[in-house]
Order: sequence, then structure tokens, then C-alpha cells
Amino acid sequence: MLETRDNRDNPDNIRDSAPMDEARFRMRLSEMKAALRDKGVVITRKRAKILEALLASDRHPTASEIHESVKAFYPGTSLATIYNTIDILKETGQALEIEFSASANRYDGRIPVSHPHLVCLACEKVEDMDAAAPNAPLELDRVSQATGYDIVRLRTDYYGTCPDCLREPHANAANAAERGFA
Amino acid sequence: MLETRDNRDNPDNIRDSAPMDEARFRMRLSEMKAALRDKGVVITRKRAKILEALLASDRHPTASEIHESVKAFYPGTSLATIYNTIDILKETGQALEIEFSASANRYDGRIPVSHPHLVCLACEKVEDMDAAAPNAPLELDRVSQATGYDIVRLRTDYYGTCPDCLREPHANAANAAERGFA
DNA sequence: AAGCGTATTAGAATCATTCTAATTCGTTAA
DNA sequence: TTAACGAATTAGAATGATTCTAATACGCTT
Repeated sequence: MLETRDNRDNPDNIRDSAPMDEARFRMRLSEMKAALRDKGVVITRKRAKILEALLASDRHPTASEIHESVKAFYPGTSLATIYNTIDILKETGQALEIEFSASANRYDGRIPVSHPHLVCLACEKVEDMDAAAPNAPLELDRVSQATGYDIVRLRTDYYGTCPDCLREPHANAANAAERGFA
Repeated sequence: MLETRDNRDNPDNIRDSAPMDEARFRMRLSEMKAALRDKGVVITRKRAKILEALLASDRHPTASEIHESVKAFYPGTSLATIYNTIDILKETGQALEIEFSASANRYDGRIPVSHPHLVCLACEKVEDMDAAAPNAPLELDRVSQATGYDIVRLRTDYYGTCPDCLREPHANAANAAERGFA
């Protein structure tokens, strides 16, 4: 719920893509650093720049984009350091990963239109949720109206642990982790 | 809305992971073949097996899993043929791709908890939708109750074309396509 | 200024996917 | 039946994101 110029001009707009203001930027930056220090993580100059690059961008930067930003200040920085720091941020709940590259794509020929899925983080199973779920085409229109986008598809995935894995916690977890899913 | 054994036993269950019955399998298979033929696509024996493998699995198979199934009948089959056929199925609306491997991951340090996103298929931009959107923690409980999963995260992404790209249709499209996003 | 644990590095490895260019298949028309 | 043409298929190379590895550098503490 950032206060942004876009939103001031158009209070009904539920889209939010404006830069953070300076005060909020600094507050959030200290928050992140504090959270890391609490976990015993050393805030090096490079790591600080990584946090700044992450906060400064309003485009949800990729690892490679963060890498470019940081290299402007520390030219010798390795991409491995970016991933390294991102991992710590994820572990400490200080960054959200928007996954577009988690594991292999899956295909559904039975119900070839968008519908909600249940994804088990332990065994990597993907199940359908049936049509009672809240994934109506109405939604597409509503969001198109509100955002100015031409929305054509809605993706809804619920991530968690399936009943089988809740019962047998160790069964498939290693296998899933191996594939980089969990 | 398949009638399944699971659902007969538990009518309140909104989870759906049971195999298709034989009649529905054959009906859906003809439907797919007809749709392909309508587009002038030749249904070769290998392609038919690919469709069958896709329909037979209740696990949303990966390209590699389909490849394994098909190789049991046609050992010399190349993975490229699987992707090839999947592409045609996507283009003709006969298969839904559940994307876990579309492009690079993105990161959000500003709002490090799950929230809905707007993804532009033309320029690959990812924007936040603000908190007014229907992505409440209540949802997690509701779905956990209904499915038996321990749901910890909800992903909601709206895919479409952003206002900028609607105005300038050609601007960034090539770039996004290049990166395999659109 | 020495020692120690962590951070950082370059480059190799991995994995899904796409591309390429050569070969083979299937269908149609003689 | 066969010739011929376009489409399908192939093996393997290329690409891109991510992870791994093992060596080096850094930054505290004493």
C-alpha cells in the first residue's frame, strides 16, 4: 500500500508500479539489514549494494539485473554473490521470489484452460482444484477494468504440503529438493 | 469437473487427482486430434502416443515424463518431437502449460510477502497489484481445510498486455519473445 | 600482525528448453 | 508402384538460469 503518484492521480487504480519515496526506502533498508544481522549475517559493502539495488528497482529485478547494478559500483562482483545474498534474503523472509524458473514445466491436456492448482513443496506433485474454486473469467474482466491491462489469463497456485507428505514427512522431500523445487 | 472416485467418497473435497475414466479419455483424445487436423496438422503415430501419454497421466506430466512414456512404444523418439508437439497443442488451445520454467526469477524486497502480480506478456514487466486485491490469508485457511493440504503460500498472477504495450504494440514484444516469456 | 571463520571468486556443472541442419516419412499424383 | 514434395523427426549443439566447487581474499578479534 505505497502512496504513489500513479495512485494519487487515479485512486481507483489497483496497479502499483511507482518508485518508493526516499524515507520509506531508507526505513526498509535498515529493516532488512537489521533482520540479517539478527541472523548473524555480516553486512558487507557488496551485500549492502545488493539490498539497495533490490529496493531501488520498481521492476522486480532479476538476479542478472541486480548484478549489473552492483557491478557499476564494484566491477569485480560475481553473479554467485548475488545469488548467495538473495538466498539469505529468502531464508530470512526479507525478499519474495517471483518464480519463473523453478523446475520443469508441466502440461495438462484434460482441462486445457486456466484453473487453480495445488503444488506440494515436498513431493513436487501438482494437482487440480476443481471448478468450485475462485478462478472465474469474471475476475479477468474486473482486473482488466481496474488496471488498464488486457488480461487474458489468471494463474492461481496454492503452495504447501500435501496430505501424503504430511503423513510421511521424509518420503519424497529429498527428491523434490534435488530438483530445486522446494 | 471430472467424476472421480475421490470425489464420490468425499463430495466436499475440492481436490481432484483421480484418473479419467475410459470413455472420457477416448472422447477427449478424439477432440484433440480433430482440433489438430482442423489446423492441418498430421496426426502421426508418434504424435498420437504423445497425446495419449498427456491424457493418461494424472500428474500433469513434464516434457521429459511424456518422452519416457512415448519411448516405451517408439524407442527412437527424440525429446525435440515432444516439445514440437506440445507447442502445437498450446497453439491450438489443446493443452495448458503450467509454467515453472518460463524465464528468470524476479525478486521483491519491498513487499516481501506473497501478493498478486500483473505480468505483461509483451514487455515482460511484472507489477504489483496493491492490497485491495483478493489474496487474503483467509484464502489459505479455506483451501487448507478443503484440500487437506497445509497451504503456506498463494500465488496469483494476472497475465496480459500492459497499457503501454497496448498503445505501442510493437515496442518490446520482440525482446520479450526473445527471452521466451511470451 | 596473526589467526580464523566467513565472503567472494571464476569457472565448471546441471537442467530445461530451443535451435539447426540433415534425414526420413507420408501422401499425393503420375 | 514410384517419384516427388512438404512435413515430421532426428541427434546434437547452443542457450540461459541456476547451483556447485574449491581456491582465494577479507574483516574481525586478540
